[in-house]
Amino acid sequence: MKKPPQKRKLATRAKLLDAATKVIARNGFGAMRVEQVVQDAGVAKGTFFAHFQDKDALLDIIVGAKIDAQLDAAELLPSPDSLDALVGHLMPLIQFMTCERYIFELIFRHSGAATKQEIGPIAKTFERQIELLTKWLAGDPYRKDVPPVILAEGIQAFMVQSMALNFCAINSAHPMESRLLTYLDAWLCPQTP
Amino acid sequence: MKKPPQKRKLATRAKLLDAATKVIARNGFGAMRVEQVVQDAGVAKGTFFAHFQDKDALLDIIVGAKIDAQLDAAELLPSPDSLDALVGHLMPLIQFMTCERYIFELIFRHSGAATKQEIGPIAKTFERQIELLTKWLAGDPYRKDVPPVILAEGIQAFMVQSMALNFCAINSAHPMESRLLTYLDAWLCPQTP
DNA sequence: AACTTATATTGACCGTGGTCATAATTATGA
DNA sequence: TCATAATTATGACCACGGTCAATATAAGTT
Repeated sequence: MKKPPQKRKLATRAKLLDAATKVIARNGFGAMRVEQVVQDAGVAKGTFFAHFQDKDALLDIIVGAKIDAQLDAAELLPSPDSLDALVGHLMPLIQFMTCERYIFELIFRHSGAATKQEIGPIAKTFERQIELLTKWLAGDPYRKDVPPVILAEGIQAFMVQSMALNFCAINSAHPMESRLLTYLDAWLCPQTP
Repeated sequence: MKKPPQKRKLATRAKLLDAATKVIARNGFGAMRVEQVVQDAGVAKGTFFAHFQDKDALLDIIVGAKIDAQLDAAELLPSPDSLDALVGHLMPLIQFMTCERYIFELIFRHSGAATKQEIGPIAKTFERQIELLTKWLAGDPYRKDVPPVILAEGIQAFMVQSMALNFCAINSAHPMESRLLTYLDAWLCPQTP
C-alpha cells in the first residue's frame, strides 16, 4: 500500500523537471549538469536523487516525452504506401534521436527495459513504435512471408544501424536517409527471382 | 615527423596493459578501476593518461584484441552453407560481446570510428567482420538481389538488435540465438511468392 | 494543542575518471 | 663530459555523479 505523495513533493519534482528542461534548452543534453539543475531549481543535490534514481532516469523522462510527441505526430499520418513515405514518416524521429551522440547512446541504453517491473519512458516509446510500424506494415507494398511484427523489429534494427554509422566519420558521408532506404528496400521488399 | 618512443615508455605501457588484463581477469571488465591498474602496475595515475586517452581507450585495445582472436578462429572455419551454420559460427563472438552489459555498450560505442584518422581496435574488428561475412554470403543459399556487403551490414544490425534485446528483461526469455535465427532467415532467405 | 509517526529535504562527504604544472629521466650536440 | 633540449613520469588537484545520517516539514492521533 503506497500513500499518495504530498503536494510539496510534486511541486519539487516539477521544479526539477522544469529547471532541467531549461538547462537543456540552453546548452543541450550533453552539457546538462545535476549541480546546475538543482541550483536553478533551488533545492539541494540530495533532493534530486530522492526524486530520480540517477541522472539517466531524469533524461529518460525528458527524452521519452520528446519521442512520445514525435510518435503522437506520426500516428496522425496516413499509412505510408511506399518506402519513401515510410522513411519520410520516420525521419523526424531519427533526426531527434541523432541530435547529439550522447542522446543517441542514452536512448540505445534505455531502449530495452532493465527489469520487468520498471519499463522506462524511452523503452515504452520503442514498444509504441513497434505497434505503429506493425500496423503500417500489414498492408501493401510490403512482403508477406514474415509477420509484420518481425518486420517492425527489423526496421528498428536498421534505424539503429543507420544512426550509429552516421556518427562514424568513415561512413557519415553516406547520408543516413539514403542508407536507411537501402536497408529497408532489401528488408521490406525483397526481389528474389 | 614523429620519433620512436623510448624503451622505458614501451615497458610502462606493457606494465599497464598487463596489470589491466589481470585486474579484469580477477573481477570482470565493469569492476576495473584505473586506480587499481596503476597501483598494480606501480606507476602514477597521470602516467595512465599519458599512455591512453581515457579508460575507454584501454578497454578498446583489450576488448578489440579479444574480438580479433575470435575472428581469427572464425576465419579458419568453412563458409557456412546454412543459416544454422552461419549463426553457429557467430555465436562465440556474440557470447563474448554479451558477457557483460557494460562491455556490450562499450563495444557498441566504439563500433564506429569517431574520427577518420583514429579508427580504434574495436572499429577495426567490425570492418573485419564485414569482410568475412561478405565473403561467406557470396555463395549459396543466400539471396542474390542485394550485394553481399549490404547483407553483411544487415547481419551486424540484427546481431546488435538480438544482443540488446537479450539485456532487456521483457524479452530475454526468448533466447538470443533463436531470435537471431528468425531475423537472419527473413533477411538472408526471403520467400516472396 | 501537544505528541507521534511518516514523508521530504538537506548538504557534507565519497568514489572515480581525468587534468596539468612540475620534476625526473633520457637523448642530442659541442 | 657537460649543457641543453625532448621525452616521460608524477601526484596534487578538479569535476561530477551519487550516498546517507541528520534535520525539517507535514499528516495522523489523543
